[in-house]
Amino acid sequence: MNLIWGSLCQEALSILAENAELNEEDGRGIAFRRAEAVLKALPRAVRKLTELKGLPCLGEHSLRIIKASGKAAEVEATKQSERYKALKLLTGIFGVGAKTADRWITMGIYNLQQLQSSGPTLNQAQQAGLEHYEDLNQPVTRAEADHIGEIVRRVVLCVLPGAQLTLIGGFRRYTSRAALDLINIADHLTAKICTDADGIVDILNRGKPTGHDVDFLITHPEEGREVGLLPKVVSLLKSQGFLLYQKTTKNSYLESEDRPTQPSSNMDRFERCFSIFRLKRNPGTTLVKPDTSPRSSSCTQSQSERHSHQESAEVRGNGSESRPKSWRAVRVDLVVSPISQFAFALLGWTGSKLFERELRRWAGHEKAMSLSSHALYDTKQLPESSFRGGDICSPGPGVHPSIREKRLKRPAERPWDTQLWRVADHLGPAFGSDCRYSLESNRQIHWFVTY
DNA sequence: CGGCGTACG
DNA sequence: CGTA
DNA sequence: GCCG
Repeated sequence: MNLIWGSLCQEALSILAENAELNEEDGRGIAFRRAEAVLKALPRAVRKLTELKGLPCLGEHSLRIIKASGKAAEVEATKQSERYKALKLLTGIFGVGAKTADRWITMGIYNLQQLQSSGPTLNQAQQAGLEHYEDLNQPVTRAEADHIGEIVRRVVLCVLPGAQLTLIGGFRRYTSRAALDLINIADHLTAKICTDADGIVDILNRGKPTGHDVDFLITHPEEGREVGLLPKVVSLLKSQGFLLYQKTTKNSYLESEDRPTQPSSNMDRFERCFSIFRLKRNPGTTLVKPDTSPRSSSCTQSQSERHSHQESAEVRGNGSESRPKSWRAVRVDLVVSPISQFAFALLGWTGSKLFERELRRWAGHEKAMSLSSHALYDTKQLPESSFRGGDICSPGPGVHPSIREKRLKRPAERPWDTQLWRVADHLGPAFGSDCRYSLESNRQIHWFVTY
């Protein structure tokens, strides 16, 4: 099997995985994903099928696909199947998952025209997703990601001076040191699972040139300062015309009015925002420069070009020839994390779904721990007594769990978990300047001391 | 034959 | 239900 | 679909 064959086989397995996922057969889906990842992880081209003997996750079905050099009839049939095509098309709409797509197909909806004419009620996300269908299914370049990052950074710094904005997800390039420590985790994965080429190899060298969205992680070196940040950032971005859609809060305009503000008690706990960003096409010669003067801080600058509503760029009938839009829509995710959870968030937002799942599965099954983008818990320990619901614990040398009590999912019986070791303590230096907390604390690094 | 990640909006 |  |  030469390289060409190899990639053909990977594509074939990917089709089968995707088809399973679209049909809500998640188990089969992940099985095919693992098989695909095993092929991807092979260090060299395979010439004979016997060389695949002994590899994990390659069972009868997957081997059959590989034998056919990825040209198995099943794969071709799947690709041409009307149901597969429709599911892929409809779930390509932001806000539409396999369940909704399946329901629509049952109603006879197989394409966007049918969706628009026979109008089932669309929620706000789906409306926005449909409106920007074309743009959102277009790859995002690294340059576009950086440009968005500069815009977001301005607003974030405006709302909270000293805050840090980090590009995460597939675009992020991990340092070699980060790679080493991640491999410490991944080694166990390779030994035990050996599946996720995407995770074990590519994640560590990710830095992809393109992506389907842009993810940012926001934090502040002083624990707690990040609380309530997200609604303000979103509000400001929106007021400046950068957000075509956002899901964080419907209370959008609390910013400009100086009312006796609600003590930000309730509404500011949001930590994720899924948005659709309005990015001007040719960034122009005026590239964003960090504004050093405190006065005229660029907060007030908005997108120069107001929304000229001659847009409506979706499936328009032909005839109206319009000049190309001066902007495009991009999916942008904003994540806010307290500094004590920063490394968890980095690890949890690598952008590789399979890697995340395998890592967490391994943590649970092999280590009796539970890993999330907030913390790592021992599933056998009782929770710390000092929890207060809704609070975020301060990071102490006593290694307090940085998590809210209400987030603990506790099976009624089994005692469950205080956090043991904060991954931050182990990964911190690996992430270099990204993890100020660990650098400053300068503590001895013990990598999963219980191994 | 059961399990297949774990959260948030 | 959707998102990552 | 593959694994324990």
